[in-house]
Amino acid sequence: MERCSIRILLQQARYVKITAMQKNTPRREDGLSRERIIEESIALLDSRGEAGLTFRALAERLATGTGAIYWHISNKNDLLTSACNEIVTRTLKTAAADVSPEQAIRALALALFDAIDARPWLGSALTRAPLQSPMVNILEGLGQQICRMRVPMPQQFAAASALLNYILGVSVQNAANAQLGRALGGDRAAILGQVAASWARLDADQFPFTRSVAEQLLVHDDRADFLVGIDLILRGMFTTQKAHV
Amino acid sequence: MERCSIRILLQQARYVKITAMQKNTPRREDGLSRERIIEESIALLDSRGEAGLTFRALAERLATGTGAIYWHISNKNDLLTSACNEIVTRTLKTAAADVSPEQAIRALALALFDAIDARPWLGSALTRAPLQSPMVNILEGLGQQICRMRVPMPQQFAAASALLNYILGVSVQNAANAQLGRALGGDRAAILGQVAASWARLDADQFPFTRSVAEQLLVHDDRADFLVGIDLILRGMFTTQKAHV
DNA sequence: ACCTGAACACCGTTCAAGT
DNA sequence: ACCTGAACACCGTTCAAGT
Repeated sequence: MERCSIRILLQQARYVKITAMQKNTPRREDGLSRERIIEESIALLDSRGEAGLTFRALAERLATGTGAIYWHISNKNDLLTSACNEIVTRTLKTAAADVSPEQAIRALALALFDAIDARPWLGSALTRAPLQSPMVNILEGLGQQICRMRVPMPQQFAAASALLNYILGVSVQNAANAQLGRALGGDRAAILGQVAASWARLDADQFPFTRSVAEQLLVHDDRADFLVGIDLILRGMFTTQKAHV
Repeated sequence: MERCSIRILLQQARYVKITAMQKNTPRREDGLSRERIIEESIALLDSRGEAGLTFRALAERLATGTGAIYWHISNKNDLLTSACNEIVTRTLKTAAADVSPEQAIRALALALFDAIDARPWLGSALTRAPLQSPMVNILEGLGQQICRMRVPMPQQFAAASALLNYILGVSVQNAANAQLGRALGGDRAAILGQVAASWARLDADQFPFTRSVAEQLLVHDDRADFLVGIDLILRGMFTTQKAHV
């Protein structure tokens, strides 16, 4: 269903600041296609971020008019979801391995974590496309491993969606943090240091916990903590499940 | 720090479709204030959704010009984060109770789940404001309960952020689903039915798991599954934690 | 069938000018 | 000090007109 031969050409962002009236963009000879559009969208998202994906910028890169894109893609949401699905599909393919189900789930989770970390736009695209193809692909990947575990059938769906939601939630949050760091100066350690310092300065009566863990923020490894959470959920699956409240 | 006496007047969306040149909006007598702006922003977000929060719409509601808002608020992101923080603070206040730490965490988690479900804009606002005041407030609420449990000090931060991320991740996802339903027709059951049907129609070789859980999607209770996940994490906290991989 | 690009109806943000 | 609202530089989307 998805072509795997697509190569993304991560081009350097062009320096050219085109003034309003300039329109010497050359016409391209080969026709447009959904694939080419999505490919170029990914390149644009990677190089200029989520705000950089614009029908005008995309049209320029593809050397056509903005209207042409609408012949192949229904709207911007479609564009974003398709780009997202393309990356998710590739990522899942990478993580496939014939190890124990727990190991496979960890590998899959980490692959997604890293993919979302590398492309912050992936996270919000996933969140904005609930129950659609990207999500279904991830659910399937997780579910196949859950089937190999001792999870009883009636709880398989809950287990899979708990994992799915945890993975997406943590990864998106982590990516947002990383993006914040990039936006503010680039030095991740310096940003964390500032945040930790501001936490330590919080009101002692109102924020005792946050103050006390300020240092842990500095030494804490996002990826490691992410895996700890995965293991918590995996371990919990083996315990008898009964409803509380 | 936050005023708790603010009352949100959920006004009916006005029918008035003001044409471009019409400008008979009356001036208001009492001065603007950050509080009034945030209050009105929340009302706008609640009644018209995330896309409905616009400086022009807000100015109209406040009976001023768009520029006036910038005297009290630095930009749209500030506006959204402040509105978010206001709701989070109120929600946490509601969930406070003197029960066991596990019960308190469940209550807090459910309160947030319901708040985000009721206001889908909350989720994306939270995701977009990492490490800022709304998040810190939640972290503190969770952390105080974690301190009361047997979680050893060096793992407190990881436990709190695992919970935080799970809660936000699942709630945001659930809210996105609910919003999808509202956008498509309003009948949640009908939407889920359609999705389940499309899952059952998936390729048997490529999507064995998703096909097999299609029916579970129909009978599954989002809130209950959410709590199961919380319990998985809580239960996991009591087990010895050792790093895998 | 596919592409073009001007036009439309919006945005957030700024800023000279007012009180 | 605080407010006004036109102006600027953008958006996504549509659609008559071209090939």
